[in-house]
Amino acid sequence: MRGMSIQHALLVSLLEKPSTGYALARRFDRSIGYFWQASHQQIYRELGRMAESGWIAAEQENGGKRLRKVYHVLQAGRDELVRWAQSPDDSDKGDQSLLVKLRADAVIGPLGLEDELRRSIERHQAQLEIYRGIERRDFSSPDLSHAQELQYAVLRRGIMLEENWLEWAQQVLPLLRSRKATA
Amino acid sequence: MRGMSIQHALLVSLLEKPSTGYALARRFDRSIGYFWQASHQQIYRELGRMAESGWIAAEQENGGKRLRKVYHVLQAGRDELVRWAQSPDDSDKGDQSLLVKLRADAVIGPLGLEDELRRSIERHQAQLEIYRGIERRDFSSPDLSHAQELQYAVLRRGIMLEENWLEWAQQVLPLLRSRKATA
DNA sequence: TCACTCATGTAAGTTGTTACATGATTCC
DNA sequence: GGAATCATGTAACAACTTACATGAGTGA
Repeated sequence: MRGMSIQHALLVSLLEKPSTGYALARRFDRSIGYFWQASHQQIYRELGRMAESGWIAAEQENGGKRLRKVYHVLQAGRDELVRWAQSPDDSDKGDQSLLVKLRADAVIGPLGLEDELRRSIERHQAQLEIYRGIERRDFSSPDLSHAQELQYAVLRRGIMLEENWLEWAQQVLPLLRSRKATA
Repeated sequence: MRGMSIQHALLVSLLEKPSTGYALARRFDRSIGYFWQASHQQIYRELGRMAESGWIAAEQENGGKRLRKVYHVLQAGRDELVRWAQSPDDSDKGDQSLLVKLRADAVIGPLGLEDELRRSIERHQAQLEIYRGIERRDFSSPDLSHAQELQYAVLRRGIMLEENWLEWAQQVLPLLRSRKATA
């Protein structure tokens, strides 16, 4: 029990709409899966495990003779999702978790994500500062060689990613402000 | 022989500077590893494999009694790096590969990356259009519920990432223009 | 001498990928 | 009747993570 992120992403997706494994695999290409990708094998496996854990259950429809399991989230699954969403993830995958948590907040109500977003902002500001330091040290000269320009372009990708995250996060902060968890 | 990306990232790093596995692991937090992360176990394993393949070799220094293997790239390793850099990767990890390829271009000369960057731009433009479609369909109303605003924020992350990549790519294009591979 | 960094590795367990395998339903 | 889509799964392999394990050199 460590990462668990795919399971939680699936829980959010199933809360939004009870579905078959197949539909989840399709849906994962869109909605929640702007950033997440999961193969159907992975999804079926995780679905099986979550059913064993009592987080979800399936109504097995045998329409005609075709087997079809429509999964939905049980109370234990909701509880687990809330627990996960409220335990901070400051790892390198924390940003992706945060996006899933935002969708979780949308579907099951205020989870008190403001603090985690603030910490994320601080981390990205710190990382940006590191990149800026490298930029000043290695690429502030007015005439760079071609090789240096290419290296600078790679660094600039890092800088732009950090700035872009910060810009987004600043937009999101007001949406979470003074919406601490009450449950 | 499929992904191979970590190996190639290590080749680039070793071309830039012959190093021990330990130093590479450190360095990976910075320079090439703005986007790449690799644990030291992973690095030692890949180093061992590349040495078996004859791509790299180590001078084993026994200064005093401390064992220390400084790896450097052999001709076969250079050849492999060029081959990889010139075979397009249009997968979901293609963007990261492209960044490594830029550094490869910086260290071993023109690799003809312009076409791959152009295809990358087209892919991101197409993806952006898909997101814009969802935006128009689901979030164009002037008054969104709080839940919808959160869902929109998640979508906006996707949109901003695509726009940001495109902005960066447009900056990089001139650096690659009319520098087709000659070797 | 004690803590920290440098340095390399093994082992176990978990995840993720690729290939294989099957069969019903729907639409042309 | 045939192709595409819906639908679920197994098996083998590859990759990655976490924990364990060791030991020399450096500086306070």
